[in-house]
Amino acid sequence: MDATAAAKLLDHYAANARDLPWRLATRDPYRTWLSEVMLQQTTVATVTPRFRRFLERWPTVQALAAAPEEEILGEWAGLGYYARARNLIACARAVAERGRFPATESELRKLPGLGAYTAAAVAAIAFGEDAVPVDTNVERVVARVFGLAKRADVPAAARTWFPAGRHGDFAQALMDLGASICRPKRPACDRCPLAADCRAAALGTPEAFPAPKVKKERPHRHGVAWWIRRGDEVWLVRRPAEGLLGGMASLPGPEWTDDRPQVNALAIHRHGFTHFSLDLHLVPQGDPPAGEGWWQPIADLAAAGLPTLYRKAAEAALAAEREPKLAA
DNA sequence: TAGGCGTGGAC
DNA sequence: TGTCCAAGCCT
Repeated sequence: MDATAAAKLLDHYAANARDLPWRLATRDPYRTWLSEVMLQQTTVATVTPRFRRFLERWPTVQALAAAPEEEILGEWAGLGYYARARNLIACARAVAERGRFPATESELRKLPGLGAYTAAAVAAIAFGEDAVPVDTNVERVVARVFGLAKRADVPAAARTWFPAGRHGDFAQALMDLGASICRPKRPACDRCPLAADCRAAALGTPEAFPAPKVKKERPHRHGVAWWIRRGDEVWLVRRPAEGLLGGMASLPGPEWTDDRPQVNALAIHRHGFTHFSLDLHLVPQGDPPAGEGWWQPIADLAAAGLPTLYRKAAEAALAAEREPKLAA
């Protein structure tokens, strides 16, 4: 691939890039890092308001490092992949302790939550290093332009194509193109600045690159959540620090199972996780179980920092209490 | 290294 | 309704 194609892409990006809130923060390590962690497996539309809210509450990495863990997890609630939030806290505290973000890809890579992609992205975008971030967009665009079916062949090709001194801009240009034009399905090749340089477009089968991943079957599971009322309050607990929804506020309940529980549920809320689906059976109980927890005012349920599963389950329980006949 | 780990939007 | 997919990381 010649340098002309790269220049065309950079020009297209300069003229058409979306005005994302973190783009103004290029070369700011804190904002770049925060946005990149939030964007891991998460859409721009979902991240944008959360990014702004985090920056309002914690304008610097020092402020974030000094914040109580429960408050950060509460602001993260609904964003998913909660290990990211736990790593975010650990990373902020490590950076605050050492005074600043490390400035190289290899040192960034050692921080919690910074894998191969994010370390390269922060190094390239915030520090101007010639690192090569390969996310799913870069992988797809490079696979199509070079006509590579095998994903494992993409990073080497990408390294030959990124223009020296412009890696941060080029990575963002590739990601913007991947999100808007070089989409997984029905790519808009007629609007693509790289169409004349693209092997997959020349073959007429852009969607065949890269080869699709093999999909796995998603099992179905069941859970019981106890719905414990005291006047206008409900009993909440905090989940164990590790594992699914680790460290997050939740309704109390026993371990989930593969089989349907024999209970008389007030409501059943169905939820889809990445690797299984769940029926959560909401069962009224009289008294809180042994162990720590707190009474949360129903009116302030939104402030409890519940992950989406429990937020929607609580909404279903409240709706069932109002309209018992619809709960069947 | 393959599987665990959330959620919401597009189709 | 279900399926795919998104600026991945960790073990």
